[in-house]
Amino acid sequence: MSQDGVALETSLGYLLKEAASALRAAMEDALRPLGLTVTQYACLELLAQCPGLSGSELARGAFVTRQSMNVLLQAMERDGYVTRPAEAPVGKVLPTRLAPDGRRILEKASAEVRAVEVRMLEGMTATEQSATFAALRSMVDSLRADGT
Amino acid sequence: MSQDGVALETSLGYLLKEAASALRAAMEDALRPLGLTVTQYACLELLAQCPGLSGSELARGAFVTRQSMNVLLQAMERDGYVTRPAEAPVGKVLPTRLAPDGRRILEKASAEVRAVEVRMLEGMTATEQSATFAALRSMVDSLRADGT
DNA sequence: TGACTCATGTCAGTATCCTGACATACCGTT
DNA sequence: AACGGTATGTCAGGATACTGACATGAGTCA
Repeated sequence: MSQDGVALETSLGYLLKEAASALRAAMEDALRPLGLTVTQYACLELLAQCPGLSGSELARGAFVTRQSMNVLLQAMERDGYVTRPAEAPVGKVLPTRLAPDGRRILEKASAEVRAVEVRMLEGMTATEQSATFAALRSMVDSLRADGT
Repeated sequence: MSQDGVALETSLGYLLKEAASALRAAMEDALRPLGLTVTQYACLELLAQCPGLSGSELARGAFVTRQSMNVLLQAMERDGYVTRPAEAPVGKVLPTRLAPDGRRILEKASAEVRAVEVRMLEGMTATEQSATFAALRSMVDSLRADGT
């Protein structure tokens, strides 16, 4: 191993990617025993908080395209985790809801993920956490400003 | 659109993913005119700072597998951006270095990416930036502690 | 020296996600 | 009522990254 990180690690962007990568890996490890991917978990969590979300809304919330979310929803419907009406009650929107099995597995998954997040925040004071929260939100807003 | 973000957006993990997603999208937009992907840019930047890195080391630095980095390096070698010896001078490690064309395009790419990062940090004081830096590093360290 | 462990490069197969495209349904204005 | 703009769900194709596996070379230790 040569010397790693001379100037790149001084970049907030690089560190942001590193943190997100580490968090994703930790979540994958935590969710693997349950047979869930991170995207599937995000989808279930979104549905628990906002029942009846459309596929496109779920896609935006999970940061994937609506096409990817569509195949994911079909699989989760087949597995009995979510339910969608066969036909759209209004327009083309197919409102998705948690099935009992989905609610059950989400409960376990949520506990695992919460443990990961707690571990991630250990050593940070509440003040530091809220400061980081504000900083990240500021970054998101600034980046979205022009990128549309 | 139903109501979005009730509790999920209060999660630092979710916000971290959102920020990383926004940053990646902004970087993709900035690098697309140059015909570079974010991973390719990361690879070039790593090589500029640490010439002679092996494929595996580059993979770790860019947060991809060494297999993915390998195909990426083959393409970049074909495009004349990097050079690798035909045979390993020692062991199996193939030290990679920037070619003149790679150094040239990296110069342009680096300017674009720097502009994105500047935009991302607008509205944050230097104190807030370094506090966020410390917080992200703390998260990475905590997550890596057990995940091995 | 020989056995063991680890890291690297590479090949093959698979999975995941994305881009492009189309038809349909709502909403606004004219 | 008719139109254009927007949003949704879906299909097809391709790009990208990953997992699994193998052989090779270096380092360690008995």
